[in-house]
Order: sequence, then structure tokens, then C-alpha cells
Amino acid sequence: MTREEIAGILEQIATLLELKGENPFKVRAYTNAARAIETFGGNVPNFQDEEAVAKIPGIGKSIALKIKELAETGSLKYLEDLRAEFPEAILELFSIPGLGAKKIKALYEQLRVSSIEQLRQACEAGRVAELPGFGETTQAKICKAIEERTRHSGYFQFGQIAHEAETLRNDLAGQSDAMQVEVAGSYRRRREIVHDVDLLVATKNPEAITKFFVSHPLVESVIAQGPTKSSVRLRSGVQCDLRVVSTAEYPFALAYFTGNKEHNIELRSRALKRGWTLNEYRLGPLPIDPKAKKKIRPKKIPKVRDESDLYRAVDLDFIPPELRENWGEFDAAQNHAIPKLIEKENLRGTFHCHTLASDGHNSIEEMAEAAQELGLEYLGIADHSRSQIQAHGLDEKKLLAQVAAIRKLNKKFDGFRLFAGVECDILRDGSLDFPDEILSQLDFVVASVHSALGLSEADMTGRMVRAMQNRFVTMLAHPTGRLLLKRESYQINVPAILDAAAHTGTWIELNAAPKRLDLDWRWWPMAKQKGVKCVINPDAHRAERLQDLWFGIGIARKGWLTKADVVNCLPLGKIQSVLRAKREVA
DNA sequence: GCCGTTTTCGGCCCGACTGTTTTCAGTCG
Repeated sequence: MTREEIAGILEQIATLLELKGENPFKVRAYTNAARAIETFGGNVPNFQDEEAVAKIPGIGKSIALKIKELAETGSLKYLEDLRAEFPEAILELFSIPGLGAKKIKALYEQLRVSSIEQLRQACEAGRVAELPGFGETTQAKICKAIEERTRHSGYFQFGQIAHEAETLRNDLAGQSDAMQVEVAGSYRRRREIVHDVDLLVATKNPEAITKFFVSHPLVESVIAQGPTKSSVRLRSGVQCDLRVVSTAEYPFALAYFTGNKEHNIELRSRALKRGWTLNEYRLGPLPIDPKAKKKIRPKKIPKVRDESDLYRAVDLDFIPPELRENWGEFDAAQNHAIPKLIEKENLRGTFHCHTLASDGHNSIEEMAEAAQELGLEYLGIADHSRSQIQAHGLDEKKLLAQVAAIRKLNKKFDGFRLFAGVECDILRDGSLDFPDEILSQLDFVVASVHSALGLSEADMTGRMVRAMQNRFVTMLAHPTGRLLLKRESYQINVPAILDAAAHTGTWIELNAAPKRLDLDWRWWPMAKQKGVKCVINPDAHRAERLQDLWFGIGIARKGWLTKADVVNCLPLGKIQSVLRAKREVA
């Protein structure tokens, strides 16, 4: 049983307990335990070892025993009993915004409503509005939510909403009343999946800012609107919240709304230890507790003008937003060990782009021009290989013709260079789609899996390892093959892939296309520790998609990477010798 | 149900907004 599955079951227990009207703190204990299992950064213990599991903060003896039962038997009596108390479909009611445990309980007990379909019927019959605590407005809102349920599934790839988020930020920043503007939340942390956009504005005129926001052309409907907080639905379907604060409150609000939750809890607890209380508005003195046996003498509260001041106040170096996942950043910040993370400007070139020759939409010349406009010094062309029939994969003749064309083009450039490569399919058995005598004529080879995606973990891992053992393979592309919100990763053993990459000197791609962002940020600290080099590639099929590199930078930062860890931060003069390194060892 | 540099009992984040109320409960983040 995976950690995600266990977390999901704990979450379900929490929901059912809430529905039963159990002690809310018990409910929270299960929710916290689910989060703890999901986000635990250390080595995942054997879930059958209840003593080790109970050492994870947020998990005690009782929940550890339940996890043990799950791991051993695949089921849990406690959960079965809870489930038996309610109809199966009742949990789906929690997906309706505005409905929580109390309201669902009332609907079930008084109207016997236990599914979305039954709820729709009850609303249409007008019976929901008659319940105490409900009314006409609530009933109408529920009806609307049911109608729009499929469209607002609630989760978006970062790249799907980035344009709207940036537009709103820029338009708000253009308001003379806006002193400071930032997109906070998971967007600022550069999560690959976000489910809302949190905007924060510092202003002396909250009314004007709020009015501008709710009437912005990107806004489709207004969900809530108050003096300091408003929520809207944007055209893409994503929910967008605006918070309006004063300039003095801004750094506290920015940290608070950037999160994540666990990071905030740790930050707040560090404030508490110093005799202060931290919230989204200020760092203040802890209220005097007459019951406390020993008085804490609070330290003098330092002045906080920006987030750096706030971290300094609790004796920490500044923690970049991307690292705020309570994933080791506090230890690092306390020991002055936060790395200088890679920045967009550090990238000097990139590999893995497609052209009209296979399934791209621009010529080599157009791709080269776009790369130069982005300030890059080199660009690697890697069209699909012959097995990719549907993507018009190149055969040997076409590939060698493209190489010749690239060599010819290079004579025209000044301070820029194209590298000739291929995105070569890794066949089912781990052999490559072209023989070495062809690969040896290229500047680089991107190896990737596009077929037989259902292999067992051992077979898929072995297949990739074998491909990396070929000395002409420069890098392994989109290693897990996931498509965010669409397709799970292949079955692979990532640590084994990383070991092979380190051993063979193969680079691992951080595919910057927003639907991939693969390899995932959670693996990069391990990759770095094993000595694996990262290459950030856009996998661009159009010239303008070279800009996806920006998404890749965000994920590299989340993975704690510096410019020294990413090979395409090397200047043109150095990258050429590095490109030759692997093929000359043999 | 979890937790403890004051604690093994008694806390557990809390503020904003909405809708249904007539002072507040429920939901959300």
C-alpha cells in the first residue's frame, strides 16, 4: 500500500468522523496524520513497523496501529465500520462548495439525501430551502454548483493559469492605489498543480482595488466580496481570491498566504518560542496568560518591513517561496545552508526542441531565432526518431540531411550555435531506434520512452538503464512519462534510474512543458546528492513554447537546484566539451 | 487522537465572508 493510498484512507476516516459529529480535534488528528504521511520528507518507514510510523510527527500510537493493519491486510476494520454507517455516495456531496459536514448531515438526516443526484432532486422540489439553516439562496447556489461541477473540477496545471495570474498581477500593479502586488499561494511556490490563485495587494484604498478586481475582464463571476477579501471565478474556471491589506501588514500577509500550511505552522511556532504571536497581519506580543506557571519574558519584537525581516526575526535566513514546503528548509535556513537557487538568467542554452521535420510547427531557422531572442547562446534540435510514425519520426536519411543543414546554418551565426541531435526512442528491450554509427554523427542524443508504457517496474527500469549505458546517449528525457492531471508515471524505480545516470554520466531532463514538469521536483535533491546533472529542456514544438523554460526554472528551484547543478547553465564555450565527455569514455 | 524546553492533562489557528438569523453557525482557506 503506497503512502498516497494510506493518506487517502486517513482523510476518508476524518470525513466520516466529521459526518458523525465526532470531537473536531479527533477529526483534525486524522486530517493531520494524512498530511503527515503525504508530506513526510524522511525515509518512508516500513508501514508495518508501528513504532517507526508513530515517530512521524502528527502520528501517534493509535493511528500507527491502524496503518499497520492497512499495510498488513490491505483493509481496516475501523474504516469498514464507519463506512457501514453511511450510504456509499454521501462522500461525493463534499465536492459541492458551501456544503460541509454539518449541512450534509442535516440533508441526510432530515431529507435522506445521500448522493448528488438526490440532492439535485431535493433542490428542484424546493425541499432544501425549507430546512432550518438553509434558505432559497443556499438552495439556488447548490443547484448552480451541481450544474457547473464538471467544468470546475478545481485542479489546473501551473501553465494553464499562469497567463491569467500574471495579467491580473500586472493590471493590479498598474493601479495607482496599489502599493505592492503579488500572486501568493501555491502559485508563488511554483507547484506543478494549483487549484486557486491568491492575489495580495497592499493599499490605502481597499475599496477601489476590490472594485477594480471584481470588474476585471478576466472575471467570469463573483463568488464573494467583502472589505478585505473577495473571491471570483476566472474565465479558465479557476477560482481567484484577492486579499487587501495595509503596507505594514503586507509582509506578514505575503508570508501567510504563500504557505504552505506546514511551513506556516513551523514559522508560527518559532515565533511562539520567542514569546510572540504571528498571524497574517503582524508579529505581536503573546497575550499574557494568567494560568501560566512561569512567565515567558518576550524578546523585543523587531521591525518587519519585508519577508526577509520576518525570517530574520525568528533567526532564519530568507527562505525562497519555492522551498516553503516544510521539506528541510528550516534546518537549512537556520544553518545558513539555503543554496543560491538557479535563476532564469542563468540559462545559457537548451536542448530537446522539435521542428517541422517531425511534429513541430516551426523551421530550424525560426526556432534558432526565437532562442536568440530569449538570449540563449545555443539550441539543440532533437526531432523524433523513425519509430515515431505518428509524429513523423525521421529516418536515417532525413536525420543526416538535417544534420548537414544545421552544420551549414551554423556558419551564419555569430555567438550562437545550433547542436544537431535526435529524440531517439528507447525500444521495448532498451535498445535504441538508431544504430551507434548514426548516433555518433550527432552532437547529442536525447533518449526517451514513447511506447510499451505498461511494462512492469523491473522491465521499464531495466529498459531505461540499458539505454543510458549507450555511450552516445547524452540525456534521458521526461523520465517518468507522467502527464499532469491526465496520466500517471510509468512504473519505474527512480532511485535506480538516478544511480544509473550517475554511473554512466547521463544527464536527467527536467522537461519544462507545463503538462510534464518531469522529473518531479521531489526527486531532485536525491539526484543532486547522487551527483546527477540536470538539463532543463522545453520540449518545444513551437517557437513560442521555448518560453516554457520559465516553468522548468520554477521546478528546478523547488528541487533545490543551483546553476552548478544544471548543465545548460554552462556557456557555449564549455558545453561543447561537456557534450563530448560521455561518448569519449568507453 | 496527538502532543509536551511550562505540561502526561488540557489544550488543539483563527479570521473573513455568507446566509440565515436577530447575534451566530457553517464553510473556507
